[in-house]
Amino acid sequence: MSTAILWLRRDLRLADHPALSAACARHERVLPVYIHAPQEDGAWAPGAASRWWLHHSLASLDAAWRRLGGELHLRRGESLAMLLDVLERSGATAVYWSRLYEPATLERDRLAKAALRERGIEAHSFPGATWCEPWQLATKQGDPYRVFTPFWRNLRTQLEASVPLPAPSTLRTARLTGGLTLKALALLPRIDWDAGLREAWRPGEAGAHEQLEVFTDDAVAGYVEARDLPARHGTSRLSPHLHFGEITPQQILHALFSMDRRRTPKESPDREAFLRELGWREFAQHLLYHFPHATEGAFNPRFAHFPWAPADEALLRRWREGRTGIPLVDAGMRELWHTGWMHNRVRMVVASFLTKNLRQHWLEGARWFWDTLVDADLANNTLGWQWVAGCGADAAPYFRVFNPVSQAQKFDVQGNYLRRWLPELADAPLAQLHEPWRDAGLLARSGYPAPLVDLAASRQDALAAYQRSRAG
DNA sequence: TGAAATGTTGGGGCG
DNA sequence: ACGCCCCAACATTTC
Repeated sequence: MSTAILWLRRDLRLADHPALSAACARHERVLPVYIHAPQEDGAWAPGAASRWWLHHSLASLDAAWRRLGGELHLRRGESLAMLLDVLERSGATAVYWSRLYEPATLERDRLAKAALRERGIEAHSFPGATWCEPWQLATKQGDPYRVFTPFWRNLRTQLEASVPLPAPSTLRTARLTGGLTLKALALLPRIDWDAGLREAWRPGEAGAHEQLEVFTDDAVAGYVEARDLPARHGTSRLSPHLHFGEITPQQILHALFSMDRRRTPKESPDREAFLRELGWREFAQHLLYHFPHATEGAFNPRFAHFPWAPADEALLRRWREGRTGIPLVDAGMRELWHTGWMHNRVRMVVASFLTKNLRQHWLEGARWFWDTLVDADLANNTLGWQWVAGCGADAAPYFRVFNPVSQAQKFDVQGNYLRRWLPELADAPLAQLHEPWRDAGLLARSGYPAPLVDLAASRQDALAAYQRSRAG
């Protein structure tokens, strides 16, 4: 009877899981093991919101394995040492896993694979939840892509809406005593701040597919228009599910092409626009793989000595807490704090405000997002912040400064998003809602803060700093 | 996946 | 009928 360990990390699903399917096909029994090893993630150990999600996603996967007669074997500590201990105690002869592509993880897994094989243990890694692995695409010159559009043109032509792997039907699961309980991993917050998260999300594979169904039923049609409106659920909201590997891009692609033809004709701009967003996720993985220093330093060398303002804790605190006095910024930051998520357009606006109007370093923002987003993903977070800050590959030019007032007027015309997240302004008339500082009485009555900075003047300051850095 | 400043055009009011 | 001005709408440039 040969047993294989399935070393789970961020592939918390049963379906479309090449490592699991291979382990089932080649071995009689599979023992699922999760090892909590945040110390192996370097400077980017999972944040609080991410750990919350992880707890519930593990609970969901454990329930699924229990229905198959097994359970997740949980550990905490050094990954390789734990694997060796589990191997010894279970008599397993092989380890299977799905690849992750962050720099620190790749290195850890490379060492683990070598160490296992050295001991005569089979070690097999399989593609992660991605359309293409980050090293697969290259320009005609053989270089990594640095610009999204050519990357996407290449990738898009390779996509086929083929049927994803089913969950294995003959899964025999091994059990091993002596693991930790989920509670002992201590992933949940010690104080009860996660009510908003519980309300907004259903982590786990079943929740992921439910969300996909909601999206294909309601939101794909009209996506191009509706995705920009933060008051509406016009986006897929699949990002945390994708991050934890509860669902794969291939499953999504297949679902989108299996939809009712009347509602999504063969050539659907809505569907293509959404696939393009998944393309950005692939592009982020590609960039981080080829340029691993990007998590800490500007991608664009021109920004190596950019004059960011010194970190200002008072400013940062007001930004984090959603008390900048700029309605769209504050609404976004409060949505983030409450739900662990923020609408993407608003992410761009709050990031532009932090890096341009406040001229704080993008890493300050990236770290806060890292701690508070349920979909915090190193590749996406790095690319997104550097894109907005203007120092990234294929970035928005530095002088592209979002005006949070005109963005709100354009994308939250009725002010529904602002009112939802800014209860002190909920009764303000629309005319004052977008620029509450125009009415001193409103500020006094509502307790809503005066703006931290003047938008026009701080924009000018940012542009001037940019000019100086170009000259220097 | 920008915004503001500047330039151009054309319709309409008016003398 | 004509030139002139105003200004909104749109286009282009600049940061």
